Amino acid sequence: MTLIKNTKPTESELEILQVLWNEKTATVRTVHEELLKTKDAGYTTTLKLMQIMFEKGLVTRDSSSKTHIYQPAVTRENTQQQFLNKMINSLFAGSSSDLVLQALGGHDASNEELDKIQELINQLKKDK
Amino acid sequence: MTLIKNTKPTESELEILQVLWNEKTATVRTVHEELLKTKDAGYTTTLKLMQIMFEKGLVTRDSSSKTHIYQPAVTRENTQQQFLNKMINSLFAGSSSDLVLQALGGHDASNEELDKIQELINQLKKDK
DNA sequence: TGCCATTTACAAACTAATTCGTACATTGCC
DNA sequence: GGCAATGTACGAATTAGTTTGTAAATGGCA
Repeated sequence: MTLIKNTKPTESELEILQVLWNEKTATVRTVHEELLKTKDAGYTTTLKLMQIMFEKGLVTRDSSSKTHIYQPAVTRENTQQQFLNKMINSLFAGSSSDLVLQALGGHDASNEELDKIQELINQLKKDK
Repeated sequence: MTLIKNTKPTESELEILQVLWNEKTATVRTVHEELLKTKDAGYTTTLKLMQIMFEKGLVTRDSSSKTHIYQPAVTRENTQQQFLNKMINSLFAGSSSDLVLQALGGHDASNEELDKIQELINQLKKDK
């Protein structure tokens, strides 16, 4: 049984987690540089956020050298599921399939993607 | 072309919208009573929130009589899509099908629901 | 009409999240 | 050692969201 972190990341924290998930490991500077591509904020802002995330247990860090090296402490999948569940409850009256329908309908998906989904559905049906 | 409200409702505002979407029309008292079932808050809190939502344009209201009557000014579908898009971008690297896969995998869906989804997929494929 | 229930309006306190200035620590290099 | 560059820590200001107290307005009804 896996322990699931139930600390819900905030908006800004999610942006940072994105970077960490992609890079696996990163310094404040790396993260900050990456964030600058899409938003603008001061270096200390990013630093402070990452410090807060450390206190919350959203990331871990190696502080043995001057420049700390951060890692995500929560997985992308768990976090996705956490947000999905919240959204399903707060916006889709608890129906995950309503969410799926809306997501498929409102966005464009390639045939390949549709195939993957279909495959999963078949699998799920079989498992019943 | 439909005008889409891009005011993003907050957490509490979503709860109120839920009630309004279900009831089509409601007074502050109705909404408040409904909210009491799942959380507890004072009457004026609900009132204040609905006033703010009015200012933001999230709801409209008929104030011709003493007791104002509120209506949602945004649709459930638009709001769902808005949140879905944000989530797809911020948490699924832009891939809607990743979201769908995660949603289907992490939650339980009935056969009936799975059928509905499959049907939509077939439809989407046909349309290509 | 005058009173009571209910409702709205408004101001302000409080909490959470974000942002930034400044001071202190560490490292590399002359 | 001393200086410059880069990093961390910390405190505090700012902003957004939520909550509540209080006063004023409204409408029904004895």
